[in-house]
Amino acid sequence: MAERSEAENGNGAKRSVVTIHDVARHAGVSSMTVSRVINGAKYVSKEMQRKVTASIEALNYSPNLTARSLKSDVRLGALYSNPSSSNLGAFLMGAFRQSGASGCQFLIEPGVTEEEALEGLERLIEAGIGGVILPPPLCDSARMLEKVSAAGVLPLSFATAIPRDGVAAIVVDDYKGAFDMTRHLIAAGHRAIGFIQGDPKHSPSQRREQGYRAALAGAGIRIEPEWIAPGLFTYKSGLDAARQLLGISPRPTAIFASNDDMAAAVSAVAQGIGLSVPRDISIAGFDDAPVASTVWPELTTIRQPIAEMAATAVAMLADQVRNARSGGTPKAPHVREMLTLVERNSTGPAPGAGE
Amino acid sequence: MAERSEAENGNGAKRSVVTIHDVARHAGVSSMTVSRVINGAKYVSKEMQRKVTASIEALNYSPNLTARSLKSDVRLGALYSNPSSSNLGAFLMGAFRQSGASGCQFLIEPGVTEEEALEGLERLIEAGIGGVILPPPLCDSARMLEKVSAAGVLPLSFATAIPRDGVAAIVVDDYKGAFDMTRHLIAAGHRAIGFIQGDPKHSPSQRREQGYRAALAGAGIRIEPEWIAPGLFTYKSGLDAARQLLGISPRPTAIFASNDDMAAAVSAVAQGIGLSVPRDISIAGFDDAPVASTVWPELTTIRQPIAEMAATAVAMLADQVRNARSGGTPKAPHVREMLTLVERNSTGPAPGAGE
DNA sequence: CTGAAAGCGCTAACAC
DNA sequence: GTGTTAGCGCTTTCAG
Repeated sequence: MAERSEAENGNGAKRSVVTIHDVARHAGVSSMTVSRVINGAKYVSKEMQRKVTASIEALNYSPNLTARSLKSDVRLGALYSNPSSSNLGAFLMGAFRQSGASGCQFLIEPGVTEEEALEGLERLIEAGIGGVILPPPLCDSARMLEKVSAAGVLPLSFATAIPRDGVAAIVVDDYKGAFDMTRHLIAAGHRAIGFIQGDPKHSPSQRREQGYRAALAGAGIRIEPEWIAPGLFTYKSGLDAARQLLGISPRPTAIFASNDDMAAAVSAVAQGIGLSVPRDISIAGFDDAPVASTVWPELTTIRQPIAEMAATAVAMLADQVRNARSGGTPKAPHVREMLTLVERNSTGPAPGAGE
Repeated sequence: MAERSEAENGNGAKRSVVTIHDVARHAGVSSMTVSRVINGAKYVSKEMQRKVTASIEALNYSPNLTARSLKSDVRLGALYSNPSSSNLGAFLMGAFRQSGASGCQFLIEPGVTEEEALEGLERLIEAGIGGVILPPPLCDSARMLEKVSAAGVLPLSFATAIPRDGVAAIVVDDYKGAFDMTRHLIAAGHRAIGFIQGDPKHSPSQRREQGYRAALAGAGIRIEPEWIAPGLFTYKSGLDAARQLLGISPRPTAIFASNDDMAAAVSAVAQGIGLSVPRDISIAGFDDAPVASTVWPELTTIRQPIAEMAATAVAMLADQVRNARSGGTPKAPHVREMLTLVERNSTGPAPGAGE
């Protein structure tokens, strides 16, 4: 055969991907050395490291994640309660990317009702998963947790507000997020701040309300009972809550909704009755879901780094499963992710508060 | 440890997954036979087939997709122009699931601007992809297509309205979708139907407008120029268009927006000026994005089966890459996906049209 | 029609 | 520090 820059098999088919062996040959070392450089890079001489790195650059090598995962064969699953949720994109993005890096397979099953989620879990268990990611409200369901542990599968609570001992969790400080947002509103001169509760079945709901209450209390502001409206995290429930809150007199100068869907509804209702946002009324949401930057004006909200959280969840669970398989002591760490306030155009100074 | 039903290795670590060999042993055949049964099932005796199937059932075997893909080592990429898009979730769901089934790796790079998309493409090429999925407007960009083919990567146009010869494509009949929706509105008694255009840079935009125009023409209705408002697929642009369209007198009894984000904006504006949807005005969208079932009333829209389309795209591209590698003649099929009208609560009979 | 052997790309485990 | 060996679960030859 003649010379060629790419490897080629007998069929004449191009094998366009560079393997670890190609790099090894190019660098004049064994593939094992290359492997070591790619990974820990412990116990490798500076010299080797340099050579190998150069060859990787030269050949434009990138490891085959599939082959890597074949070794450990860890399968992880996730149940997603709200398949049409706008968070799903970010969640999948983070989870899948990390599953490559962590060398494991990642499966997902939708399921809007608990019944469907249970069926999805069934399928995941049959597929041989070693761990499963449970977002709210699934992560707070006793039935769910029970079934998971009965199957010998490691659970991970995703974005729960009430982590449990013995269950790994990605924890988010809903309390602090709501507290910060409320303080932000107070700092802008708002005193009468309405609040729309989240779905009581989701653990973050209560924590968000507590944060709101604490911030107001801390500022010495007494909360009028009528400032609090019930909600279910849906746009529709936000509509109802908005009508209630905007009917109060004197009207609150700001409304803080427990999520963005409801905040968007408030914005629609407010503008519907001729109010200018944020000049007449400020509106804040929670989550930084896509809708927050879709509606106009764009919503000031608390950003949950869903993609990063999903990536962390996958990495943690993969470690846990490997650890458990090699007989290690089970640890179930709780990792806390930071929430950040992102200010957009739906909030501003309170009317008459001076600039 | 107490009793356990699962296999276990010397370390005491559970190997929870059943392999093809376990099945083979259980059925008293070679693993090759099992493999054949799982796949084509060609050249296998009925007898074997039965035995193997039974064992698979009994052991609850499911093949390890990772191992399967290791053989062919096909890497596919996708560029996603709108990472915060609500379609992303469905897209990823479909693509990733199929990538497992098709035995290939799937990588995705975000990129809102063409510049960023080009960088993402660069990374994908470096990662050694054999094919790439391009949604609009990327699939209609000459620069993009040029760079892709220069790298020897097979492109696939996703949901384009103007497929090209020699480039595989998932085609969607935007014309027919818009035509059907317009007919639907006409059938409900509407005569004055406003239309909001999509982003002119996206190929589906023109086709949707053509479908709208054709349906009206077919019903012998003359389109008033003022019924057509420009839009950019964004909520904000929908707001502007809605104000324009709702200011016309006599006011259209229905407004058909080129996507759901804009339709949602129309709904907000309409309700804002005291109109009841759909009693006073009907509103229709396109895409069936999550927002369509988020807002209230929920939007009548044209559903694009994004997840299925993504799955088809991955399957097709994987085949293409394998085919090309084994020196096959390149075919670039165009697959047409069906659009369906989903009627929800934002449309109804035209006012005064009788029930 | 069925099975045995080889190997996909990578990395533990063990030499040297 | 570095290389060798073996093997992850599956499928593609190639013999029978």
